Amino acid sequence: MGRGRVQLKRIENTINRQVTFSKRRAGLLKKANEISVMCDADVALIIFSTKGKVSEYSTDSRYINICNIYSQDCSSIIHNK
Amino acid sequence: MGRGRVQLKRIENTINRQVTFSKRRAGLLKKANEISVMCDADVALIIFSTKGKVSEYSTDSRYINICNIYSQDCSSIIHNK
DNA sequence: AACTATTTATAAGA
DNA sequence: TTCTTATAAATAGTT
Repeated sequence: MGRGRVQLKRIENTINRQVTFSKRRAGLLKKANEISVMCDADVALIIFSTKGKVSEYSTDSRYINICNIYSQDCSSIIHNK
Repeated sequence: MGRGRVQLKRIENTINRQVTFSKRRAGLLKKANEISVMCDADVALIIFSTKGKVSEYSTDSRYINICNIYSQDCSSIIHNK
């Protein structure tokens, strides 16, 4: 997608990495919503940036509490890295 | 993407819905892996089909236990629907 | 942040 | 259901 093939490796340039992260995060959240609506599926998606900022998507409001617990656990994992 | 525009609504035909689910689940898991590798992000993705079958993706093996707990909680939510 | 050339995902068909 | 193909959608590089 785009003006070059995707290389499945870490983007070393910080600016490029952050820009790509923003674009792809939006794409991932969109597709998570699409599959849940179109295919009647339940989806939970949690994305942490390198700095630990969270993006969440969930199809069911009852998942949100679990998501929050999950996020806290994951944050502590990230902080211990 | 493909030979028609995407309609953001439930696909009523069961066969078509299952086929689309399989294709899009694969796409979502691929993109979750890409953003995690390329952007050095932590990602957790849990997808339930209508029948409750789980697909998981996670960037960190330490998330797996949490993922399993999460899945059990979500399964019980689904069963109570 | 917008734009566009191109790649990638995928809807429909075989 | 697996493979193919036309086309929509995502996005990498650019401005």
